[in-house]
Amino acid sequence: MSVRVRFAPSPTGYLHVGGLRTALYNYLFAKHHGGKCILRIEDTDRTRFVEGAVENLIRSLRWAGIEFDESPEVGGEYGPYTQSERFDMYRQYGMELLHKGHAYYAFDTPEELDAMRERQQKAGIAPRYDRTTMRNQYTLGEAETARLMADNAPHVIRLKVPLAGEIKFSDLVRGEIVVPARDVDDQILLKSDGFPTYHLANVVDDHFMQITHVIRGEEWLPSTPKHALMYDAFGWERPAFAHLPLLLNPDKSKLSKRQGDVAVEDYRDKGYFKEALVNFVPLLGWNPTSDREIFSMAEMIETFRLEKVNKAGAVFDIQKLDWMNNEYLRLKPSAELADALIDEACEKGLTDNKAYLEQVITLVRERVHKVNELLPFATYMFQQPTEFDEEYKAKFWTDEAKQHIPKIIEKFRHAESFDHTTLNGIVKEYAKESGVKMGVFANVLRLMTTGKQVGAGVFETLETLGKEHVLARCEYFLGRFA
RNA sequence: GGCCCCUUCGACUAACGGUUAGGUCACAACCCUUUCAAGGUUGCUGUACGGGUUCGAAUCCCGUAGGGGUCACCA
Repeated sequence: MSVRVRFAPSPTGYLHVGGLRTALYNYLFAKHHGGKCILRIEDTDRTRFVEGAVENLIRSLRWAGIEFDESPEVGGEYGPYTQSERFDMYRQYGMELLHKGHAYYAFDTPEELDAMRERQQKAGIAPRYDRTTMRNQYTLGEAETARLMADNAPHVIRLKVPLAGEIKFSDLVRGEIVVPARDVDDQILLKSDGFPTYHLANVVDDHFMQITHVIRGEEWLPSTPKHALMYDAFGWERPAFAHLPLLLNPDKSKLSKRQGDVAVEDYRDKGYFKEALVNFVPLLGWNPTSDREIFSMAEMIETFRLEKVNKAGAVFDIQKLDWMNNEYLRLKPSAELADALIDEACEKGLTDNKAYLEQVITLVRERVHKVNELLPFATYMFQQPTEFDEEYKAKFWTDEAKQHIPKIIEKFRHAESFDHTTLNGIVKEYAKESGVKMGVFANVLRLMTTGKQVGAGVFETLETLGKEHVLARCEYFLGRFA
C-alpha cells in the first residue's frame, strides 16, 4: 500500500513555523516514499472562522515549496478536503458508533459540566465526564432519553470509553505507549450544534482518505488513545502514528507568539529566504548526518527518515537561522537581489540605478544576515555621510592623518584608473614613502567617505563609489574638520 | 494536581554496548589584515542524578529529580 499522509491545519489565520515543520515532515516523508501528501482543512469550529485564512495558509505553504497532491485547491478523488463540506459524513459515523454501543447521548448543560468539574477539582480528582452521575442515556434510561430526543432537547454524543483496562498504540517516534482507560475522558464526538469535534472528524477523514501515517505535533499525543479507540470501535485499521517533538521558545516552553515571530510570513517579510527556512526548520529535531548543515529540499527528501526524528523538543535558535540565511545570501546572484530591492531603493530615495545597486549589494552582502538588512546597512553608499562616528574619528583623525591625507587625495585625483587595486597601490606606496602605517590612511579614508566604522573593504568601497563621489566626500569632510 | 512524553556542550545535533564523546551556531583567544566584518587556527563548556545488568553503559533496566505537553460542546 502506498504512503498517504496529510497536513491538517485549522485555518486560524497564518502558518505557524511549527506547522511549517509538521507540513515539511509530512511532505518529506511522502516524497521519500513516492507517496501522496494531502492538505485537509480542519474547520469544524465555526466560532473560529477567519476570513482568508485558508488562502493565506496555502500561499505560505506554496512559498515554502510545498505543493500538495490533493487539497481543497487541486481536488482529488477523496475529497472534499475541507471538513465543513463533509458534515453529513461525521453525523452518519457518529450515529454508527452510537448504534454499535460505543457512543451515547448526553444532555448536560455547560453549566452542569462546569459544576461537575468544580466538584471534582475540590475533591482532588482529575476532571472527567462522569457517566454514572451526569445526565445521559445511561442514567436517564431509555424512555426518558427517547422523550428528550423527541422534544429536540440539546444533546451531544460522547465516546464510551471502557472504565478499566489499557489502551495501547505504537508511535513511530516514541515506541509503544500505554494509557489506563480510566484516565481517558468520554470525549464529545458530535456537539449540540450537530457539528463534529476534531476527534471524530479527524478519524473519519483519515480513514476515508486512506491516510497511512498520521504525522502531527506532540500536543496530540494525549488524545491519541481516544482516536485509537475509535478506529477499533469502527472496526477500521489504525494508521501508523508519529508524534513530532515541539518547537520551543528559548525558555523551553512551547513556541509562542509572545516570545518572537511564529508566522512563516513574518520570516518571509523580514528577508529570510525560503531555502534557508526550509533548510533550518526540519533540522530542529532531525538530522540526516552530523557533518553538514546545508541541504536542499531534494536532498532532504532523499535522506528523510521518520525513525531518525528526535523525541525531545527543540529550541528555535534564531541566531543559527541568521547564519544559515547568510549562507544562502552569499549564493544568491546580486542581480536577483537588486531586482528585488530596486523599488524599495527608489522609494527611499537611495538610487534608481539598478546596476549600481547591484554593485553595492555585491560589496556588502557578506556583512548582513537578511535581505532587508542590505539597504539599511549600505545607506552610506547612496548618500553622502554628514555624521561621522565620533569614536572612530577620535581614533584615526590625528594630526598625522591631517598632514598626509590631502596629499593622498591629490594622488587619487590624478589616478588614471579608480579600481581598488590601483587605489590600494597608491596608498601603499605613499605609506611606504612617508613611513606612516597603511592602516591609518585606510581607516581615515573609510571615515571620510562612509562616516562609519563598519563596512566592506575600503578600497572596494571607494571603487564602487567612484572617483567623483569619493573626491566630493573627502572635500566635504576636509571642509568641516581639516 | 492526574495522565502522557522527554533529558548529550548556552542552542541544534552525531555516536552497531567498546570513540581522547564528533560536527554546526553562539562565545573567547590568536593569526591575517585596513578599524569592524570576512577568512584561517585554537579553545570553551556536555552524556541530569542514584542504583543496577555487563569484561565494558551516553547507549539496556529500575528509581529520583528537572522540563514539557495535555486534561473544552478548540484544533
